[in-house]
Amino acid sequence: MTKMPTPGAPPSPGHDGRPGRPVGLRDVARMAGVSTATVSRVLNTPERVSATLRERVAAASARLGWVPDGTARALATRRTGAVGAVFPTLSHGDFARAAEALQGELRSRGYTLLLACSHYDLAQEHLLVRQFVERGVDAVVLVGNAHDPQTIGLLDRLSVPYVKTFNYDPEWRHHCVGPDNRRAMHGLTRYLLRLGHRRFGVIAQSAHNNDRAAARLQGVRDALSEMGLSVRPQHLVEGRWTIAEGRALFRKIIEKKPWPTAVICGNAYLAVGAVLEATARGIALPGEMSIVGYDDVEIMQELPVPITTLRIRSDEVGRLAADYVVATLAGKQPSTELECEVEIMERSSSGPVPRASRRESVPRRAKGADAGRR
Amino acid sequence: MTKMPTPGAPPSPGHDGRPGRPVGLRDVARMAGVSTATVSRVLNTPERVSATLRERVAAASARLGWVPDGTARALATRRTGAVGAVFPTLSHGDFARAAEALQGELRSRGYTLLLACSHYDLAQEHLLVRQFVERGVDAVVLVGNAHDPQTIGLLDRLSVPYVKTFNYDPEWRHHCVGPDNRRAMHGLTRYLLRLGHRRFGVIAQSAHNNDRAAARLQGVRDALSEMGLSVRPQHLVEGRWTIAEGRALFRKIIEKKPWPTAVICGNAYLAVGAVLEATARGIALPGEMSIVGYDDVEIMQELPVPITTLRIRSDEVGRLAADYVVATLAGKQPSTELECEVEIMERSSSGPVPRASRRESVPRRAKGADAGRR
DNA sequence: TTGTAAGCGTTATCAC
DNA sequence: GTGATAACGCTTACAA
Repeated sequence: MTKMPTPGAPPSPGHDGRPGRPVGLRDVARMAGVSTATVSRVLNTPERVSATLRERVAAASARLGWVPDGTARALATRRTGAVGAVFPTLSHGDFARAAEALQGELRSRGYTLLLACSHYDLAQEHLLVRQFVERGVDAVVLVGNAHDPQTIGLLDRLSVPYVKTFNYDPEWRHHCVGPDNRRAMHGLTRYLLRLGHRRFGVIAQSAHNNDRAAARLQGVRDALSEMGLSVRPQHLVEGRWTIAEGRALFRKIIEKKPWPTAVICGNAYLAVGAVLEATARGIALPGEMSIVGYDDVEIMQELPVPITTLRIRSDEVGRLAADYVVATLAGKQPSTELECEVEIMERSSSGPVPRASRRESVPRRAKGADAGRR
Repeated sequence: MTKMPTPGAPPSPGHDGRPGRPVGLRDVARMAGVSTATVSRVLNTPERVSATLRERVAAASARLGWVPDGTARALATRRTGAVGAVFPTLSHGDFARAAEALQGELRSRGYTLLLACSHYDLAQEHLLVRQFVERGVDAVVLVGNAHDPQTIGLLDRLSVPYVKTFNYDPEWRHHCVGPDNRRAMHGLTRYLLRLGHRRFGVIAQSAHNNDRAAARLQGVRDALSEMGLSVRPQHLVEGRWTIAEGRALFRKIIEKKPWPTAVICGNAYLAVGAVLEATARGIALPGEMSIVGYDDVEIMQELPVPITTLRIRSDEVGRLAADYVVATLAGKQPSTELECEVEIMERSSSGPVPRASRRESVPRRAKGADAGRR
């Protein structure tokens, strides 16, 4: 129960080892021969305290090893300097990176991060946010745009600033930061269309309580329908986000011919699984088929067939989120950059549509400059 | 500055939208026609309140949408219900999983997690711990056994319970939870010795401020020296923990012959890199060489040559850590299971020493039942 | 510049 | 079982 160094030592000794109450601001004040207000000022507005007293206080504080009590300060100032964030999970590399960057940025601005995972459960998320609010967080960071109305209601009612991340939506503006999932996938799909692909497969991440996944799928659909195309039902499969799942779903897609000439995966792990399964089956990439993913993880560029994918700077998302809430708390305008750049990392897993498929895969003449056979 | 729904709404309206102060316990008490003490009791010790009042209070509370103020409660009770954790990073899969599990377990016990990353910097870690302590965390979770003495001193002086994780050391006992890195690597090395390997390469993770990495290396060394063996200097390389780094370091090891017959990697990503580089160079695994890693990540079992490695249940580490601090806070004895099981996942990247190396690689007759040539 | 004293919103110790 | 009321440790007008 007690810890190592001072085996029998009860609660909190002062610097002299006396068992008395923990040292507080009053003790420092007494020792420095000043009022409590002055000690407080030394901490918060040192410039308003004479150098002499400032030093006396600092000395006393150091000598007593005083650690200011944040809860008392929070009660008095009505702000905790804490920000709560709810992520779906941390097992997903991009969320982990974003969380790390968020924490780093918050800390450099004097804030502390409270972190929790909702496991893609909005009810759970609501509970967590509520818990955060009770703990007095100054702001909240959420992932995605889909939330329990009560959650948003609570935040609004209590005037707790919040920001939605990882799914920038032009409609919402100044309330969310991150990549525009739909637009990103739209671009990736157009890239494949430019390569001549017309028959697409999609290994989507389950859109259950995941508006980012839904937006990505929508991006694919939009790009295709602009060309009068769509994904055949048997070529649209969906699952979670493991490599194993990517393999299994890819198998499902190639169950019977004709195969799609391009397979778009909803996230990095699904893409890795798909590529691994394809190469294991001797399917030539990109000779016979193209496979692309969303989000970039290191393994994708190290595999025998490096995978074309969208690079999202998730650490940037974390930083932007921190910037947003901190600015809001300071009453300032957040940085105008709320949307994150995404970049197509073109690698060997994608290429021009296979010769054999050229003719048969163009159902109707498509409009647009880049639609023809080149 | 204000948020969406009620554009011009100042701070905190009651349920009626009046701009007044946020609703507090007193308001609930007044509306329910009871004393503040009773409202508090309904929250904390409902069984000591008559059903009638309990319901009246609950009703009033709900009607006013009261959210208890945690900071005030913390000040009064002298406990925040928060636990601070400092991880080196979250980009490493195992830390991310541990953090997630830690948070989940803490939450189920009513605690909230404050999370921060030290980036393998002990000074930084100290600052973070200090910040946590000021914020009034009830306990702290640290990674590894190596820390700034001041950090531990601070925790001890303020009687803040803490646990060290990810490097169980029998010496420390009841103060750390996790796998025994040294012993785990010792076991893995012995496994390779049993397969007949005598010439080893090591791609170690940098041991700078990383006692886990150091312990792992020590485990290898111990196992070898028990057989009168050691790692040749040119076969011992060290770096961070990316796949690219694993590739580069592997290249260094095979710069000139004779090659080691077995290469032990200090973590999962280094192992993935080594295996990828080896196969890219046409080195047959395990025909010509064996490669093993520490820690198991999904990609390891999905690669064309699945990688033998040690499986550490990092989520278990997180859970154990939560269990430890919560039990300590409750004045109980923590679960007796502080050490985490590790398991050798034997896969295709390792096997018996190549025939060609059998003779030359046994420098002196080794002792032990499993040392001979089978 | 410095000090006095009134909160901040709970909990906890008493009596009743 | 219920109600006054004094803490809890700090900040912050307001005075001096």
